[in-house]
Amino acid sequence: MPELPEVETVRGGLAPVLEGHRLARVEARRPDLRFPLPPNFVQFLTGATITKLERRAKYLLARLDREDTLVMHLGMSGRFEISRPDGASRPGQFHSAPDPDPKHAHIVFETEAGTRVTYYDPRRFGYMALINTATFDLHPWFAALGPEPLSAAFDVERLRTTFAGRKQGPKTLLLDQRVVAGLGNIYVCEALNRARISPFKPAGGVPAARLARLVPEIKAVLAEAIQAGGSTLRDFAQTDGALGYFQHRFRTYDREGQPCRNDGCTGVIDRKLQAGRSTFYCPVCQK
DNA sequence: CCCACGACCTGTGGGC
DNA sequence: TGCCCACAGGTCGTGG
Repeated sequence: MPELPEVETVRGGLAPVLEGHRLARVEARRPDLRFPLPPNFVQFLTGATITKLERRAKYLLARLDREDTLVMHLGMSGRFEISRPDGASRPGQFHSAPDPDPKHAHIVFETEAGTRVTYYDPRRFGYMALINTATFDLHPWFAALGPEPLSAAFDVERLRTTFAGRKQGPKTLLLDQRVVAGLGNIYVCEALNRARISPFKPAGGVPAARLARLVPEIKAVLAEAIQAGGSTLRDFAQTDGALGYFQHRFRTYDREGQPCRNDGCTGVIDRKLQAGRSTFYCPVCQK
């Protein structure tokens, strides 16, 4: 489900109910997600105050008034829902309402203010961990991460250096979180189409003019998707249950057989498996 | 270094 | 209607 725009949307939805709030009750309804939860997970978090909710790559980071940070990754199907005791304006989100998916409600956080935040994850590719804040950057999950794509650190010069001499296609390179952190299958396909770059040909051979377009197109597609509240395919919803709507603006993803939306292009979107994953692209303008 | 492939786990949608 | 297969937004590890 979640690439950077979806995780950022979740962060924005959770921040108002979590930041500055103390966790009164934490429930782990199973001992593991993708990985075992830390044995002291519930005990460590109970009574902790979340000082700040941040995002790095596709990770949510809950900074605490304790030595560790709560790190959360949504995997493919992870989702948060908020319910409030007074949640009058949020249909289907009341405490008293029947849980629509009780089988996959794995983790529950409840703040002193009475807000309940439930983590659902049918496939359980998501995970949570407690990581020492002082040595955070040394942790294997974060040490090698590339720059945030929306930051100034991710610029054309840097990408040119990364691509230089590489035979690997731009698609698989951009999916590598060490190159740039937070892109996934959808937004890589979208960005390459916008920049009219072949997903398959050697990254080192991308024409300079198109490579120069790639960085701004990545930033643009991510910013637009965040603005739209992310993309809803099967199950992604914002924390209040609202659906993201960026999927309506996809130019390639899940559009096999439909016309390329690039200006002046008469191509038809094709799908090919690349490294075991679907690549959607226009064979006409992405040369 | 590059890539293909399988694993993790569960659900859904399409074809027959 | 039911069954079976392909495939799904992400990572991680192995082996050629």
